Amino acid sequence: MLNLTPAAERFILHWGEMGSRWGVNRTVAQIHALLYIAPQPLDAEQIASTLSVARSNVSTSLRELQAWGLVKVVHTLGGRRDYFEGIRDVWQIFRAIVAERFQREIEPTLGVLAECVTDAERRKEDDPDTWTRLGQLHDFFKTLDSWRRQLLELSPREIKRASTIGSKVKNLLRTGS
Amino acid sequence: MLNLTPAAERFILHWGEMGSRWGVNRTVAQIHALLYIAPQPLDAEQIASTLSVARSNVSTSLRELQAWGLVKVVHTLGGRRDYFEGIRDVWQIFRAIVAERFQREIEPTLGVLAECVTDAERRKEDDPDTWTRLGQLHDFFKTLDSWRRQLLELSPREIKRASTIGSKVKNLLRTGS
DNA sequence: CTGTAATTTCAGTAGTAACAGAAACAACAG
DNA sequence: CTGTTGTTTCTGTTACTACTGAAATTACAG
Repeated sequence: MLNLTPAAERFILHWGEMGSRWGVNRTVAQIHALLYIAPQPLDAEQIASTLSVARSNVSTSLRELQAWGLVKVVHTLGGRRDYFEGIRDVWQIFRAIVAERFQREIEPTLGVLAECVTDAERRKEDDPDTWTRLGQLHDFFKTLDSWRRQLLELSPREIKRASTIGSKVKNLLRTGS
Repeated sequence: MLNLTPAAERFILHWGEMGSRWGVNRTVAQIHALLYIAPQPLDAEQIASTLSVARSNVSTSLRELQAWGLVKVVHTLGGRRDYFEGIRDVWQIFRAIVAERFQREIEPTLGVLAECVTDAERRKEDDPDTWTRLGQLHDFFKTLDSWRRQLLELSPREIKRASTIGSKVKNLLRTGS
């Protein structure tokens, strides 16, 4: 069991809280927070005791974090214990989360909307509104998706640059093309 | 009780499903979906019977949707019943959601991180990592917040334009300034 | 003031997701 | 092959959030 500085503890608790508001399991988020600030990779047992959660809970949470690409396993030479290391680059974390959530949720939504639109079009004579509205929403999601694609295609270097431009974005939007 | 087209029903169910994955109450999301596609404003009773949920549940959900700025009340002349109308402009919906979630969640997070960073700095001699990492995360959230501010400052007209530029954004990021 | 239509609040219930602990499983050293 | 170390799976329990139905409240017409 590691003992956390007050700041670390506060951050971990808040991160867990945030997670649940965004549909992420609290423990998963807490483990992510812990591994993000941890000076070196931790094993499952350390994580469990530090956060006071069951070993088994840590195991499943770590699997999920690995699926999200937020945590990776490292080994010591000759040792068979798994150590877990959090991704440290905040932009990479951001990209990983955006990529996963889009794939898991936005993509299916695009599919459903596309089908609904086709379906609504067939009977648009007696219900023109549904068709129109679903179409607008579908277009919106397509735009969102194209933004996502552009964002994820950027290299880490470009992303870092982008994060410093800031107000230029607005200008671009104002001038149009 | 209105009867929904298959497309409408499917959309409402999916929207509710999506809501819960993003930390939004399923019923709230379903009502939002229903009011978004409804041809005209509906009263609470119609909503309750159409979605098969308790009248009281509809009442609290509608309050929440009004708080999010996604639904507004309309009245008929001389009638005392409340009718509810969903915002129809998808970009306005998007803006409303972004604005609310930032205010409710990102702003508090910024506050917590700022405090954690100050706190961690005081003991950075014995724990330099925590301080560094929290600082990077704080910077990230500040960037995110500046992006949000720029987005929300755009007029609806500008937003519509922005949604059509698409690939230009990438170019901008590539060229830097 | 009384009755009626409409909405909201509240307290108990139900349904769901997270969790702990035990048991099963895997990998490997000796 | 056996014991040890480590990880995962599974089942019952707990805690929490959403939800219902009833009671209270509000607004107003007559």
